[in-house]
Amino acid sequence: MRMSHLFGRTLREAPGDVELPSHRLMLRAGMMRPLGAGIYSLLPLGFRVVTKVEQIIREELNAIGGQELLMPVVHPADLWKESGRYDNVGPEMTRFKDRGDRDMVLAMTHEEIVTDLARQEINSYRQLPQLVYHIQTKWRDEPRSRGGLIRVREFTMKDSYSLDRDEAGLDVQYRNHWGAYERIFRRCGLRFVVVGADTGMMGGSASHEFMALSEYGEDIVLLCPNGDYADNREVATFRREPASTEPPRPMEEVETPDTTTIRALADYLDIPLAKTGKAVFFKGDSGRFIFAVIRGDLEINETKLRKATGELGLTPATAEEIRAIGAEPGYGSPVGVRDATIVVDESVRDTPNLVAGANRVGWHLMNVNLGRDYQADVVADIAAADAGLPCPVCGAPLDAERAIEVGNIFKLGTRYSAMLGATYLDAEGQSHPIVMGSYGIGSGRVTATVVEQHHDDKGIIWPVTIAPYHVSLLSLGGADESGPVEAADKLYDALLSADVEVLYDDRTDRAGVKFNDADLIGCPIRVSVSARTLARGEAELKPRVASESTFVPLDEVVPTVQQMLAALAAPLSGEPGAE
RNA sequence: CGGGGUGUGGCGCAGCUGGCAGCGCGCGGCGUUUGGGACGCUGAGGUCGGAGGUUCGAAUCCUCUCACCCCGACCA
Repeated sequence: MRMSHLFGRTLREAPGDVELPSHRLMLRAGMMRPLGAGIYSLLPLGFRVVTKVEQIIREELNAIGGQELLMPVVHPADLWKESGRYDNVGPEMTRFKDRGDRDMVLAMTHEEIVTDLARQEINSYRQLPQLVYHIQTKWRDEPRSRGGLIRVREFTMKDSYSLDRDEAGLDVQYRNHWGAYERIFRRCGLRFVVVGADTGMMGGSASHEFMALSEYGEDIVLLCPNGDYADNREVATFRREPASTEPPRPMEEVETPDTTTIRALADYLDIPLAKTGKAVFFKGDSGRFIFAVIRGDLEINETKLRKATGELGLTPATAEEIRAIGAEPGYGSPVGVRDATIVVDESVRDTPNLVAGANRVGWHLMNVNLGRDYQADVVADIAAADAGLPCPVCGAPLDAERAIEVGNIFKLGTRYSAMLGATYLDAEGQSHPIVMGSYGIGSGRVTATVVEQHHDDKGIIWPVTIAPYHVSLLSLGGADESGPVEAADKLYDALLSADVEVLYDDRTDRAGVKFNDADLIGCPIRVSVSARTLARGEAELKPRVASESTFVPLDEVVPTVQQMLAALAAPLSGEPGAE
């Protein structure tokens, strides 16, 4: 590609309101442009990268038996009503009517469509297992998009769907995807961890997320330093201390002025946080008042609390709502409250004689004990894991890291096939629902995440596997010097003939402009020719990551570039430990 | 949805106590330059987000509205 004709140019300055490095650099490098909030066009350079990411995905999915197909981006709402998600999913799903007044939706995922196809195409156990996938547009009207391609409303996702006779078959496909995803992300040059995760709106029995570590990640993962454990914070647990055998002591009131926070209370009474009980109040979507109790040294995990209560959503309760059940904000405890669902964390069950609120301003209760002084509707793990808490496997202090979710895998089971009637007949003629899994990777998010992990102050540093071009070729010199242009033209043809992808900067700009743009765009190897190098019959070669150049005779440029590319590609083969 | 912020040429910004719409970069032309974002001359390019209002006069003041960004809530 000759840069003089490239559609989309580089920017010296990015729009002032962008925050993430990947967002800024991909805009400056002329790879994408915004159209609206969370909606982007990919320009030719960016599209080439995303296409390469998708091709890697395609190769690895095909290698585990995937068959590519294509499903629509507009769906009749009836299918979503059949699965129940038409009503369960909120406004992030866009609903509209066609000209015939039929309810339609924009695709945010394709479980319903695959299941509908399966019930038409699959009748017999002989046809299973199956693995289908597509790479298709998704629309999710998120309440808030942010960060360039990291979180968008319209995006392209590879979603694959496994169809099996039974759980054992699903296990195989789940493990196959796990391996394929590891190879995909390694080939893209991503550093990532795999963590256990919540199943969220997808439902199903198990889920893992592939998390690329990044300071701009929206998720927090908890990692055991010994590698014994890794989970998304939404579901992460930690090793609990054994229940205390301390005998219950009589409950008594104690005056505690100005102690509306647990910290202030512990300081005032000069006791550790772990000897206090903390009340946290929520209103559930069902209208119930959720009264959560946890030890003062721990925090509530709302995802766990939602699961423990069966509530789809929780919002913090107002002071009026808290007083209406007989509690007092800042001095709350479950002792004596009414009309509330009381959810107690295991820490409170296992720690006797806690200090808790007296439900009146300025007073607390000493020696509060579950079972004696109040009853729980639910006792469960509702505590948030955090850095420093002990690993549930080995007890070592956990690390907490920010991460970007670049892929995830779900065991759906029969949640969709049962509701939509996607069944097969076994060898005995018995009908069974197909056992399903679903697996997603956002190609644009992967691309942006690679930039987050691979850039410097000058620009992007693409892994060779997904770089828009392998080589930036620069002709340096004045318009009246024909030598560099002629030499560069020849090198351009020679490299193309050797199947090297070349972005040829044939513009008339000065050297500094070309160097800066080459660094910004981030192709792995830069080849320059100028009067200075030609005087020795040489070209200058410089890997994007290197600080020093090498000079090689013109007729050795092609083989040298090929060697350098091979060396850059070797660690990105997808094999474990290749990096 | 709550809180905060910003809308002025392609990009970055100034102008905002009302009085000719500006600067830098970029873009066209001419010339000089030519290895890390050159210089001179000369041009083109703007419904000042939109609507309504106040005023002799509005980018500037008032009202409404739209869009975008950030934090939070939310979220494969």
